[in-house]
Amino acid sequence: MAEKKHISEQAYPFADVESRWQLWWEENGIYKWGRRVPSGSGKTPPSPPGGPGGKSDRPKHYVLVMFSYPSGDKLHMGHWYNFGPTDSYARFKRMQGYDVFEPMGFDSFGLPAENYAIKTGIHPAKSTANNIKVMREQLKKIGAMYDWDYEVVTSSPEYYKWTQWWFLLMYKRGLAYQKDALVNWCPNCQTVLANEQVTSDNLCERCDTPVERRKMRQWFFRISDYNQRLLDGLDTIDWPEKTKAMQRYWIGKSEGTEISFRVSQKSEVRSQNEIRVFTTRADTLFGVTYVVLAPEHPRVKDVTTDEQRGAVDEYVQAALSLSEVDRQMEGRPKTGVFTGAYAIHPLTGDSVPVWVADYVIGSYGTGAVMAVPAHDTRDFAFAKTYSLPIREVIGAESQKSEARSRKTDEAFTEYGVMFDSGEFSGLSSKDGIKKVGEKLKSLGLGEPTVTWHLRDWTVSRQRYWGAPIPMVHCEKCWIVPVPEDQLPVLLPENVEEYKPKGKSPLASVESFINTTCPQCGGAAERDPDTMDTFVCSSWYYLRYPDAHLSNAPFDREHLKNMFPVDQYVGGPEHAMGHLIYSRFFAKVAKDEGWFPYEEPFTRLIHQGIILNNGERMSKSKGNTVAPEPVLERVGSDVLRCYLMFSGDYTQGGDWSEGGISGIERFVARVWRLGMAVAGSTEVIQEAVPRNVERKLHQTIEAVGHDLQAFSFNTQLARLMELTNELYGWVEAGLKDVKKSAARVEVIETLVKLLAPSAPHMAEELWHVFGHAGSIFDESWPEFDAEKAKADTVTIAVQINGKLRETFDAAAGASKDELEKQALGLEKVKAQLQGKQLAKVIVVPGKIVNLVVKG
RNA sequence: GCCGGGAUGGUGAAAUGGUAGACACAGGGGACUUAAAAUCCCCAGGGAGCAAAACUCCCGUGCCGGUUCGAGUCCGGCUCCCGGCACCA
Repeated sequence: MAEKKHISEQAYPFADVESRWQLWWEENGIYKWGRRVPSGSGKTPPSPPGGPGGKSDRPKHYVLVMFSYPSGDKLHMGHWYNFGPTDSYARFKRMQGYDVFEPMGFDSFGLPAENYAIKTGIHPAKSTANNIKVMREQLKKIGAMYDWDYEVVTSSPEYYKWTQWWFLLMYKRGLAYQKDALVNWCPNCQTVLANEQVTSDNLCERCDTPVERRKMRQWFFRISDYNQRLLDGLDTIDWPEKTKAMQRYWIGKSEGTEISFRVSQKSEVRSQNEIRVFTTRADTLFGVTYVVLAPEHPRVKDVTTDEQRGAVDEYVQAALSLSEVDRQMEGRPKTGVFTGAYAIHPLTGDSVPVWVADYVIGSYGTGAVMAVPAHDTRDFAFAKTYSLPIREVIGAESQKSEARSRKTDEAFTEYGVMFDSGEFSGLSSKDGIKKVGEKLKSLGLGEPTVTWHLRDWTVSRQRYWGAPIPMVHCEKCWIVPVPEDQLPVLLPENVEEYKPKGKSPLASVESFINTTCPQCGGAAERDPDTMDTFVCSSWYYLRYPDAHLSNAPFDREHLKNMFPVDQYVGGPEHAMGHLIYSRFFAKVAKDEGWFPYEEPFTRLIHQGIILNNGERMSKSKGNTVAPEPVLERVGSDVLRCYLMFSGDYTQGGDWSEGGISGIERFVARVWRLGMAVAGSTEVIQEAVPRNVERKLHQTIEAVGHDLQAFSFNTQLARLMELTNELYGWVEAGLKDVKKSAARVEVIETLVKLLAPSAPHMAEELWHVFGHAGSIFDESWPEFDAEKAKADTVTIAVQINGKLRETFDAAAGASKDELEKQALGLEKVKAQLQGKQLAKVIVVPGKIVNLVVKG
């Protein structure tokens, strides 16, 4: 055997170090939540966990990362990018003195396992359990602080029992109700499809058959009851503006006027003699030339005249059979049919025709609109198609009333000034909206109304692999909730046909479906549907602190102590669904008295997306990048740091291994530095040189600030700078390194600063320096502003804004001193030759700018 | 169409209105080595002048304007790329 290489040439043995510390952390329960006891209490930490809320004197900090679906695909780089840096943040908070709770779990109900089962015949419960096992092992290799005692698996009966409890809670509070809704139906597969199984061309993902729409009785959650609170809450949370904007748009509050149009005598009128429309532009009322009903509007039938009935029926049927995708397809020509009826304009008394057209959405507003072709692009297009009159009533503010251009090629949709509008002519749009509304109100023909875009949430799924809806249908008692003490309603495992054949797979499992009515005891049937997996994920964060509590979904005290989540990290793709549903659930829990907060997630960060050659990684494209090969080559710390170093965390970017060797070098460089100093037998006495001390404290400040801001890349850059500085101090070749108390202290500080980013290596060096406990029980280095201050600064001298020279000055130098010094420079003198100095701007510590004329 | 975000060296990227390109990768040079690898140190936006270097000057953050002593950064108007939403009356 060759002699052992000198430390300056040794490779960093990451594999040995990482497996060793992962084992040590686990054996010593370092990351068991609540194990930490008040410092100085003399008590030994309880093990395993001290329990939720842990009797800790430290403030709690709940770091939550979006759990993922255990697919057979395993974790790819994207997951690592999400989990690794977030764990670094959690470690940073821990070292800052917080009692950090960082749980992990699996969102394990849903389509992928079911599709897999259909393909392979392997039962979803089996494949899911298997995938979870594989993923858990993968997750452990990240070396994160997850406390697996708090793992949550949404497909386990212990969990979905409480998902069902939530359903009952919604029902009890009047927030769960049934109504008919349209589902996607593939006539070839004879199956119900989820939206994501329908292609953008409205074809079945599997067999390319055009997808139809079918009516089915479905359960809904009345999220619309919470629209105002969901909107208001956005102003109180630290979330990306983009995400808040998306939610605001999605909630879609729209203030306008509901206006009543009486249907005229010309039509055969039965009961209610009016059509109500919603508009945000009451100022355009005098421009109405027709009224449009959505095909699903309830008044279509009784308003239609006999002559038009055939055409209208045909049109309505055709429109309703179209899928939502088709009907809302971009650039689709506007179509419609005249009903034969006429509506009376509420202010002018004119008759205008009533049409049916599918460009009006039945579920928005009143399902009917007053058409103003002159001032609405859609109405304009429709009027052009069917040669309906176009009546202008709004002019641009800049235009004089006599000289309005009568443009006929497009609608004028902006606010302006009203004209040809009776008593309202001359008013601005803004005033007009108000005045017209008031007038209508006084006539009993209209009133101010608020409409919302947010619709109630369909939670029924005609699917097997989900939480059964805990409801029973009894002929006598109708719909009866399963009593809470009979939960969970177990998902039967003896199912062979997972595919829904026009109804839920569970409908044909007799042992499941047939039951007795909890109310009358007679024969009854269970609801055959399962819940949307978004229901499962809407409350998992509430479950974590009480992951294994068996007599309740969670503990009130724990919710109070552990919430809100201080930091939530996950992909931007959940901006709409999951993140709005979760907020809704939290508000319901609050109203029920369980949860004392209005918002569940105080701060949210979206990690960017890691692309592969510019494309999103996905199973279907087969372009996911597996972390394992990289992991084996460079180790977990290097991979984690590399992901952090590659750019802005919220920006993401293309995966490439291009710069990974830079991180390998850096981590090894710190390791060698530590090893060399720790292992040196030549001990000297010295003070920390001023340049090192300054750099050290500048780094402490920058790293702390950057970690807090999730600026992982710059944080690492600062640590590299510090390391480079230290190499200059201790003897760059590391051949003849001496040891000193000063060196040990500085390097230990560097190691602490690097610990969140390279936890294994840091723990290794910490112990090499002779410490017995975990570095993650150490506190974050303290920043000393005095020590960080520069003694001298480089001042830039600009002439007319252009850099001409630099000079060094004392850090505290005054404006006058700097000006004097700058003007004394040879080069500056030369530049000023024969010119007139007009003005001098001095920014202490930065620049001197000489403004020169001539 | 609407709402976000972005565009900076060969590459990934930094930069509270104050020296653009920190920190890295790839590249070049040097030290160590019989040699290579590894390690360590140094150079490095583009261009012009000079035999060469020091040095000096010019140009430079997608495009066009503006504000300012000073703009990658602020304002107005565009172009392209990425993400999301879309007949919301």
